[in-house]
Amino acid sequence: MIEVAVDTKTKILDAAEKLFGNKGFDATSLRDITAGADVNLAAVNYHFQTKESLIDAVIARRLEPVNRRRLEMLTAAGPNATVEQLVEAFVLPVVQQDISSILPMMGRAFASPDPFLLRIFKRNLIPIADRFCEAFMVALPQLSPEECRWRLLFAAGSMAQTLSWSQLVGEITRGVCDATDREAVTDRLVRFVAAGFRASDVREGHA
Amino acid sequence: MIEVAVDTKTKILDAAEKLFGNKGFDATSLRDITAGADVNLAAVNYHFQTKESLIDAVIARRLEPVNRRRLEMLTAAGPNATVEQLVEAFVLPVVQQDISSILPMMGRAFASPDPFLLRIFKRNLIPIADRFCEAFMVALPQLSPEECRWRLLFAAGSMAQTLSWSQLVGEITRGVCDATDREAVTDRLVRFVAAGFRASDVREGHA
DNA sequence: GTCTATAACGGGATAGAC
DNA sequence: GTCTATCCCGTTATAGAC
Repeated sequence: MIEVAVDTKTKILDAAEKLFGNKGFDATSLRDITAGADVNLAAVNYHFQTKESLIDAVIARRLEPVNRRRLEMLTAAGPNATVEQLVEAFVLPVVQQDISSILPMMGRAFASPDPFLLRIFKRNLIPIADRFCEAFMVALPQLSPEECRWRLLFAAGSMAQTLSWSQLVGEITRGVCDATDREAVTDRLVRFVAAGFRASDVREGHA
Repeated sequence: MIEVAVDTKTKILDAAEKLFGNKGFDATSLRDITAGADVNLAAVNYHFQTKESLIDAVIARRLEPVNRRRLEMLTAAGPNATVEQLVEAFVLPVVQQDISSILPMMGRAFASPDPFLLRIFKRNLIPIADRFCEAFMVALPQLSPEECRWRLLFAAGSMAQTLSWSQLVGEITRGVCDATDREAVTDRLVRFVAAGFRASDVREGHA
């Protein structure tokens, strides 16, 4: 493991990512970031102008490769893809980030009411959602387009919440669950979501 | 519809709830709240001491009846409850709030990294999760306790995210989905989650 | 490109009159 | 219980020397 010299811009992005992940965007001040990056306070404004564009840069740095990978996996799965393969193409690239500190941040950004964050997510996620809905409609032809969209939302919710809670699941579940084995968690998530997608489109009688 | 005089404390709670739901906790200042409630700035400190305990009060006012209703429905479903009945007991009381502005707020509070909000949720939700896990284990005896906990987390994630996005689904899905018919959305959500709970506990071979 | 110093502002909370 | 006025702090962002 060789530590190479990193430029100021990258040091800021790294520190910001970590802090945003741990404390959220609002609770993290530029002073926190520059202290963590061991750079001067003014450097962040020099390189990123405003806090908002710093947030944008932090998210884009991770989300763009994720979405590239998602589309790669979607294409690789081909037109006869199984539901599991599609769910994996949606979920795996997010979970397999090499920097785990980004995961809670991405999960949380999903849920933010901030119109600025909303713009970022609409820009980055709506095209992806379109592509995946098409693919799910092929794999599950009996699904209406509306139901398909809803299920993708539910799936994204499960994933996002799991990510944003990843550091807390032990505490929340009284130690029963452990999120450190990310592969196992992903496997559980994929199975849950795939089964949800396969649910009957009409309401079954119950009780 | 008769407007009765409300006391200052309730006016503050109502205004805070609305603003927290629309803008989030951080972005809402006490000045926003007192302006919206048409009360004096100092009144909030007089009645609630700090902003944090105001947040606590706002959440508790809605969450406590929800959890009471959840346990009622759980009890009413009895020991032979179906998976759908259990999921409904978990989801319906949240969705059927008479004040829709609270829904995004509750969904979002789920995802917050704030240790203060975390405390609130651990206090309010862990006992509920315990009770529901017991019930799901009865309805699905082949499920391991760990898998059961994970699935409850996934389910909570779907629900929370759906709530926090409820005002945006139209925009996000290019108009394909409409969240205003809450009953229909709940129905879709229950079906998705129940199917996820029923998924096989072991990984099937795929591709 | 990097630093120090500071401007300009908005926030939560409080003192004290009424 | 309710008000006005204010304190005090941390924040983002910038000006200007190096």
